[in-house]
Amino acid sequence: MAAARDEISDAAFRLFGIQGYAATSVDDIASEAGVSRSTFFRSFGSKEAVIFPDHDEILGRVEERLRSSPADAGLAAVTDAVKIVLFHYVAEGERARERYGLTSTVPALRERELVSGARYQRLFRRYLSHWADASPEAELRAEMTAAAVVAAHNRVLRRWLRRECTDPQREIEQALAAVHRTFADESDASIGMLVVPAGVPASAVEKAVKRALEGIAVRNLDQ
Amino acid sequence: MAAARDEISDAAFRLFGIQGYAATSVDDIASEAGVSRSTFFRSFGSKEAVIFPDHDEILGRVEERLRSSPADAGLAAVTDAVKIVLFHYVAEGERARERYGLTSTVPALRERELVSGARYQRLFRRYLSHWADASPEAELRAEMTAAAVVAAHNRVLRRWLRRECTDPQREIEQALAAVHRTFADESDASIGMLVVPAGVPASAVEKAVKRALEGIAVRNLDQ
DNA sequence: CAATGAGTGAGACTAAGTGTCATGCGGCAT
DNA sequence: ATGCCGCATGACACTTAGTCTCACTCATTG
Repeated sequence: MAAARDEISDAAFRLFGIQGYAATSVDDIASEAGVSRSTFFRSFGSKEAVIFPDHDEILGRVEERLRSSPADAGLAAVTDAVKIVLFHYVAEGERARERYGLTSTVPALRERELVSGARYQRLFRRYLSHWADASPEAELRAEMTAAAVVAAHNRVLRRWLRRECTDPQREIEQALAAVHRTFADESDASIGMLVVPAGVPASAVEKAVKRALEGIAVRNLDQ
Repeated sequence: MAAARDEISDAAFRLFGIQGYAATSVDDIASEAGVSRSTFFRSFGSKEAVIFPDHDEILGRVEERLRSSPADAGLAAVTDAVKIVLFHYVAEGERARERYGLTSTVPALRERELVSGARYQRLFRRYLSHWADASPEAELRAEMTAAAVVAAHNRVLRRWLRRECTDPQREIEQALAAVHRTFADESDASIGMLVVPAGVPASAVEKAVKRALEGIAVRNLDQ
């Protein structure tokens, strides 16, 4: 049952909040949750893992999302997939903030979180370099892009965790728009859509540009 | 004495090479090196740390390099500093490749390496966002840039470790040039530069757009 | 010569993580 | 109902990383 897992995880957070991470042993957690030490280690492989109970599930969902993305997706699929992660944490609410309190305090947990982030980045890199041609430049670009997407996610998430951000939806869109702006190739939207053949009437170009500019202006003003 | 450290580290690599990482206990290493378990843990804080004997020293050198960089350095200082890291590993030669063999085999060591990389990235991010203004966009940009620099380094290093690359000097220059191209200062802007207040004459907008579009067209043709 | 202090070794101790074995409980076919 | 089977759990032993304390040695210094 997943109920046992939740029970254990809750007990762990409870004790960590009171006694701190280091001062809480696995035995403490197990007895607080009313299970045996064996069950603890069967549910979570380690003491650290109890802090990130559904990381594997999210990773799976992200992977699934990338796998099922339309054939012309490219960077858009990745920026889309990373929102799954962000919104999962946002939906967790206070629990995510408790976790943040722990990860910013306990080095071992901070490192563990870092490793989780790297798993996503690796996923993104592979996906992107699968889309691109196999040239070394394209692979470096894929690696940089993946890193940028994760960086954007991390930034917004951290701001939200610190309550520096009230509208994570809007902020992640902005941040990912910045990623798109610096990494989108020609097949991606934004500027690519402004390319016009010579001979198109200036008035048509002007209208299209105004529409695009308005969108940007609105965003700037909002912020 | 640093000699004791080297002795221990050598012994560890020797045993890891023969028995593997997991099958080699700290006691094994200590007795192979002819020291006591106590001395081992005094020299290296943990079993994992014996694989990365001079990481702290490199981190210190990188930090020093950034601190002493000229006032107008910005991204250049960072791309310059990251070469210290790359060339250190290249200078290590076969020892670095042994380490790579371990880090690609043993998950715990892979994670440890990841954490090391994150330390550099954090250093770079702080340095870059110190240079930039304090706007959220600038900070996100700093984070992305730092990630890209580290990604470039990782890519070249990995290629060198796998003997896929004979001239790391040239490859790192190329990779960092790519970073510069996508993250170099103000000149980026593309669509950002097109933002105009309401009331600007259409003809002016049209001219600006045409210039922008020409630039894009050139890029498309080049590529 | 005596005192200090740094580096080392010995050994006890805690706690994480692994593996094994027995037990109990619910479903299922005969 | 009975016996069987699969599965989750609990109990327990064991290894090993990492911490801590104490005693010893040896070189320096007053």
